[in-house]
Amino acid sequence: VTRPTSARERARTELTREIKRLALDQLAERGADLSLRAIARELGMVSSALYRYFGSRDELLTALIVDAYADLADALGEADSQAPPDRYAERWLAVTAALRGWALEQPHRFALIYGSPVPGYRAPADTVAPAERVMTAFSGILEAAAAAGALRGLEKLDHPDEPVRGRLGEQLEQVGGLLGPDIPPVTLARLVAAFGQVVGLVNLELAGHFVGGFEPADDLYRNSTAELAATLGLR
Amino acid sequence: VTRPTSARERARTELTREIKRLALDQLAERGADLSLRAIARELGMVSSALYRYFGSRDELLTALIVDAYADLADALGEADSQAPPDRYAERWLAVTAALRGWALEQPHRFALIYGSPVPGYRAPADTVAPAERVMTAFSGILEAAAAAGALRGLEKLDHPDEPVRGRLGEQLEQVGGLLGPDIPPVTLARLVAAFGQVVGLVNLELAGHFVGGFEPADDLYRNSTAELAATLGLR
DNA sequence: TGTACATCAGTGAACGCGCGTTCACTGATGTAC
DNA sequence: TGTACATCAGTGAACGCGCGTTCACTGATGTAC
Repeated sequence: VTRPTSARERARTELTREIKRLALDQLAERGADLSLRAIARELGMVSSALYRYFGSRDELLTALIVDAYADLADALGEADSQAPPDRYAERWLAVTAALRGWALEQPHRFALIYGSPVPGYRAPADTVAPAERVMTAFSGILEAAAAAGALRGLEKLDHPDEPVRGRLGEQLEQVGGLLGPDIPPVTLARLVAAFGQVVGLVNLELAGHFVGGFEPADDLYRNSTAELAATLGLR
Repeated sequence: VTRPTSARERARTELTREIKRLALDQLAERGADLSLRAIARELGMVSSALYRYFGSRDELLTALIVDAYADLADALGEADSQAPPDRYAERWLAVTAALRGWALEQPHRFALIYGSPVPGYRAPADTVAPAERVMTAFSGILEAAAAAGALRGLEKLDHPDEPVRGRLGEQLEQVGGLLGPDIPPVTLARLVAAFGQVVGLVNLELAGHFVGGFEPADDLYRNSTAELAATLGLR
């Protein structure tokens, strides 16, 4: 049942997109402080008109964040699909490289989701699911490898499949249920740490902490993510 | 030669301190947007009076950043000195734990130095040296261990002391000159990655990315940093 | 196909705020003789 | 110890901006009969 879209409806989705586009342009230029009035100005509209499209400034920000997660997740999935499915280390390198590539291309969007929160803004629950899709792009590789019995190095551990003890163990079990039931808890903990490293290195680079040291940071990043693949037992 | 400090001089350093204190309070409450007028209001002064103490808003921000680096570096050094000098892994755990502890206590200050840059603010060169002191708190442990021949696991590498090849090798050599001439390049690269992980995990935690998953993140962090110590060859 | 009514996009004015920075000034504190 | 002058902290007004959000409204588009 395809309802015929009215001109009004088309105009609405069009303008909604346009507003978000201009909002992103603004983030790119002015940093985290988003101005509804400036967007309206650029649209040649009066500022109050924006309230037909977004209930408030925060609602617009939330939309941008949700889009950013989705876009990034798409980019990661796309990169993943370029590598042979059973070459897990290659997939890992492809996905981590895609993350950095996406971040360097649109640093403001990356900062929006993995930088410090925008002052005065609290992310609502709507952002949780999209954020998870990004994590899944990484955990999916491990889950596939684990299911195929292709995780290396576990034999060195005393009890690779035994649950980690204590509170961390419970947390890992719960998170594992979402991200990958077949991933051994020890590996899952390493995955979270690896994700922290990947995001951390990109954030440091974007914030200019490598200026004068590792610039460009291509090789450092490549080297680090390769070591992470080994740590995770990917091959 | 101790020049007698005049009342004026004392009042000046006192007020300078007070301004910075209020600025930090504000960062804690309002996030990254620092308002000179609000500070002046709280001091019961007229806003233009602040210009006797800081040439501009950015100058005040720079002072806060420099202080934050120095404070953090002090806290790390303090934690380091609590552990026996030749128990390198313990020192590493103490210093990484101190970093997280400091960050959780004053998240706004941590965000100031390791979060996304404040909109419209570009850090001047004055912040480089203080930032290096933080890095040194970590590299110092490795340098000590390397100098004492106590780095483990290098024997597994084909050529542990051979310089890394290519651009990364050059970068590592240069950075190594500053951070620790005795640290093998391979280990130095791992140190930078480890630092990225530590800062990355703390940033994720502060931004609320672990809510519903790893909360509290104490055990996750402890586990991750312990694995990093092993990766770095510390014992 | 035509009319009556409902929906809704966009206007324009207003409310009640905020900000950083400059500049001429007053009056207190410090210094040199 | 006392006076003349220089320094400098803080004032108050102004410049020239900015912002998010509400509200009564006009007029175009869409819908039901």
